[in-house]
Parts: sequence; structure tokens; C-alpha cells
Amino acid sequence: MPELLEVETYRRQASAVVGRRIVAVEAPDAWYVKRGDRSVLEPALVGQRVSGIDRVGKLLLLDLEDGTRLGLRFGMTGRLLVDGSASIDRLQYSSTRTDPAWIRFSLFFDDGGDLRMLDPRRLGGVELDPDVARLGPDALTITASELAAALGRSRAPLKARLLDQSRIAGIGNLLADEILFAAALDPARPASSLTPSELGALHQSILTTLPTMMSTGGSHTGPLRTAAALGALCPLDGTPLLRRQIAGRTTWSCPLHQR
DNA sequence: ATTGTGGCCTGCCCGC
DNA sequence: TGCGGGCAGGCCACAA
Repeated sequence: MPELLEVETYRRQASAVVGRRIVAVEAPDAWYVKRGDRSVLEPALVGQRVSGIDRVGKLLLLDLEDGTRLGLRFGMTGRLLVDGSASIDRLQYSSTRTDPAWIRFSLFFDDGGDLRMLDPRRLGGVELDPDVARLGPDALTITASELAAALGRSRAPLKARLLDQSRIAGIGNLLADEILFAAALDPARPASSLTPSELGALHQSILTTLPTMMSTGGSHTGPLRTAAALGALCPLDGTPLLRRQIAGRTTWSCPLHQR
């Protein structure tokens, strides 16, 4: 999916619908509605005003005036359209086209506007009152002690823990690689093997990498990803980058400075 | 309990 | 130009 950065962009964009009243719901793809279908969504949503927009990790939340929350998950290829326009018109590994057949879910508002989800691969979905407690602290604001707790005494690869949404919410495959690259840590290191200073470096890396990449344009704009695409040499020391599968995901790292 | 694997879906790109 | 294979930013159920 879009990772945390893209969903944060969606959140800002979706704030435009706060205060509007929902007058209709379109859910043409039953698969896309989790834990229910349109017959459950429609009575829960129609007639209600959107009171706020929230985000936890990669989950976007529309708060309604009666306390109901609608969760939007974007999977790997989901995009958001508000009033017909997109804040992100290009997603890595998704299409740049806007095929109407890919509209999986729409809300229509009393002012004539709408909010739509476009998702070619259908890996996202919408869910009424999703269980937010299953998510760990949001990566954008995680504290050092929360990070230490998230890694715990696990022998699993460091990267696997960073990707575990129940431990830390929001980090996807590309962000995990960039964070570990900037922290000079080997993604395959056991999560519990970090020294206090390495843990501090990892925390700093999360808190600086995310805002930096947010400002440069998203999860695919990091130095590591860029270098991997260009010739697979480490931008810091010129060493050929390593490409491996870790936690089941393609993983890029520098074998020299990431230890 | 923790950790790893496979599957879900579909579009796109590359090489033949 | 057409086609098959491989790839993909996520998430969940399942098994060891």
C-alpha cells in the first residue's frame, strides 16, 4: 500500500470532507467491504455528518457524529479521490490510469462532493469500526521506550519487527529499508540484539526519515530506493547493495555500513 | 506465543 | 504485436 506517508497525505486531503453530511454510499464490490456489506454500511453512514478524520499507521479513519468510525485501508495500490481529484496521482507499482472500474467504494455528500477509493488490485478495503487497538503506536510519533518495547526480546529479524503493524503502525517495506539504511543497521539483525546506542540511532532514524521522505514526495523517494533503481551502489560508500528476502519481502541494504 | 509461509487479487513490465 | 513469467509499497489465516 501506500505506507504511512501516503496515508498521511490522504488524511490531510480527506479533511476537506469534515462537516459534510453523507447522503449516499456506493459499494459495488462486496469483497471490498470487510465484516459486512453495503446493507450494513448504508444505514450506518447515510444521514451522518463527518466529524473528523484520523489516521493510525496505514489506517485512515472517518469519524461520524454518532461515534461510528469508518476505516479505510488502501492495500498496496489504493488511492483516494476527494471531489474528483487525487492528492497522489502516482503510486509505485500501481497504475497511473484512473479506470472507473477500479472505484471500489464511494461516499457522496450533501454539498455535491464525494470521496472515492480507487484500487486496481483490490487489496484494500473498508470496515465499520475497525479494531484500532490491534495496532501499535504510530511510527510518526513513537517514543524511544515504545520502540524498545516493540522490539522486545524477539529473535526475529529487526526488519520483521518494524513491519509488524501490531508492534509499530505505519512502516511498510520501503520505509523499513530506508530507516535501517539511515540507522546503519543490518535488517537481518535479531531485533533484541541492539545496543542502547543502536536503539537510539534507530529511534532517531525513524523520527527523521519519515518527515524527510514526506517532504520529498513519499515512500519511494528515499536515497536507498533511488540508488537501488539506478545501479545498486550504496550512495554513502559505493559498495554494491545487497538484495535479499527478509520477512518475506524484497530487502535492499548496504553490506558495508549496515551492521 | 512467536515466527515463517502462502495466498489473496490484479496490473504492468520485461524478454522472447 | 502477443504472450508468459515474474514482480509488486499489505494483510490475514494458518502451521510449526
